[in-house]
Amino acid sequence: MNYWLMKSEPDVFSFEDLKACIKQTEPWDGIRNYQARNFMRDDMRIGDLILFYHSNTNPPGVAGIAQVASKPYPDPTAFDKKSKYFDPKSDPKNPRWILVDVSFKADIVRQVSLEEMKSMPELVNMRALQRGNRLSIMPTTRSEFQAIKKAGQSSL
DNA sequence: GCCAACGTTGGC
DNA sequence: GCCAACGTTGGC
Repeated sequence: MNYWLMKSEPDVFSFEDLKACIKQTEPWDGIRNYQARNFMRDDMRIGDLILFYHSNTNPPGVAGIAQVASKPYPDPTAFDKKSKYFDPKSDPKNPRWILVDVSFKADIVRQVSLEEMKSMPELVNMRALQRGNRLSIMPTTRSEFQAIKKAGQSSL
């Protein structure tokens, strides 16, 4: 079991939006960063738990808990000329961009803000909090996940 | 392979 | 809107 933090701008796709999806499952499309892609392609397993993080909002922070819901497969938006994620360099025979489906797992009672995360001694080494790290998908340790789950009073 | 220019992310 | 950080692109 691996643990992850995945960022989303709530104006684009929020944790509430995920809950409202059919089957509460949604393809995590539009990732156009190789490191983030590699995490999905190589390291994610169905059932891995995800801290769903809201970025570019006030305040930013963890809004809920999701899980990996599919094996990796090619991101269809890369081949969709109408999509803003269309990538003419991605060959359908050798897809460049890979995603997984993500599904709702559990609510947290209170959001855990970035400010609060920075104040938590359990998270001093958390990768997502290191300066300059803009990756939208990052591995998280079990203890970091548990600390945030506890701070958010999740029922999980 | 180097690196300058440019684009994006994301907190503030 | 600003800007630091960092990824990508493309000329050479």
